[in-house]
Amino acid sequence: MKSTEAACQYELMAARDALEVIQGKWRIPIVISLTYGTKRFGEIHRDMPDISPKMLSQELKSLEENQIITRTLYDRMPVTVEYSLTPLGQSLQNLLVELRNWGKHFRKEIVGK
Amino acid sequence: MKSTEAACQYELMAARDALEVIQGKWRIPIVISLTYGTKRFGEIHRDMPDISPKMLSQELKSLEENQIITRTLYDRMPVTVEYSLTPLGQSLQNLLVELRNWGKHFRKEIVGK
DNA sequence: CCGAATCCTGTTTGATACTG
DNA sequence: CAGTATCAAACAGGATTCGG
Repeated sequence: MKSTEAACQYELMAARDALEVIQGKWRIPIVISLTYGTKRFGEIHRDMPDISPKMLSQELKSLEENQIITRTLYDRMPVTVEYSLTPLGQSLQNLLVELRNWGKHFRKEIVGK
Repeated sequence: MKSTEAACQYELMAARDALEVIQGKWRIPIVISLTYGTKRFGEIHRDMPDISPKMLSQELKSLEENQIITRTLYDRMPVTVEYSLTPLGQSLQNLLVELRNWGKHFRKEIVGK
């Protein structure tokens, strides 16, 4: 039992690391939106109209701090800001694919039954 | 652009379905704990001592409602309750593997730099 | 030992209006 | 366009107590 428990603890720790970064209602949807390329604030917002500007701003900042996305300011008129995935952000792809697959599976099994 | 946006919307919806079920601080850790086999309340609690009995109880109930786990009551003395993964819960494995992998990756890249 | 029930608190989230 | 400020609501989480 000892070794099983140790393995469990190790898995839990790795999962926690990941969850800390991508947890929340909006962070993953934002990353998915940026999967389709560099976007501006308003473009992301159009992909997910339910989020408030405040939350979007806040979550973008959090993702930037964790080096999942980059923020680029263009000093034009009007002001333009572009967001895009970093390599680390792109490394979330496998995880996102599995998440989407499971979501579809769940919908078939439960939601749509 | 139309087709790209439609694909994005579809991905977002699938991701939302999944997030609704597994989101939160404790649900995924609970599922990971049960990956190692059927366990009782106290055994799960020992895997993650930080969770309060209330939250553990609450989250177990939520997972049961979404048919991720089963709860079996044995009417012995003292009362025993066992939790285990359903097939649907086991279908989370690929996702959990990716989550753990990314967590390790993130730690190497950022946390441990 | 395995929880349920209650109460309480702080953080998260959100609606709305406003600014450079 | 890309946010910030403000205020309110919702929720996560903890402490404690109780019962089979």
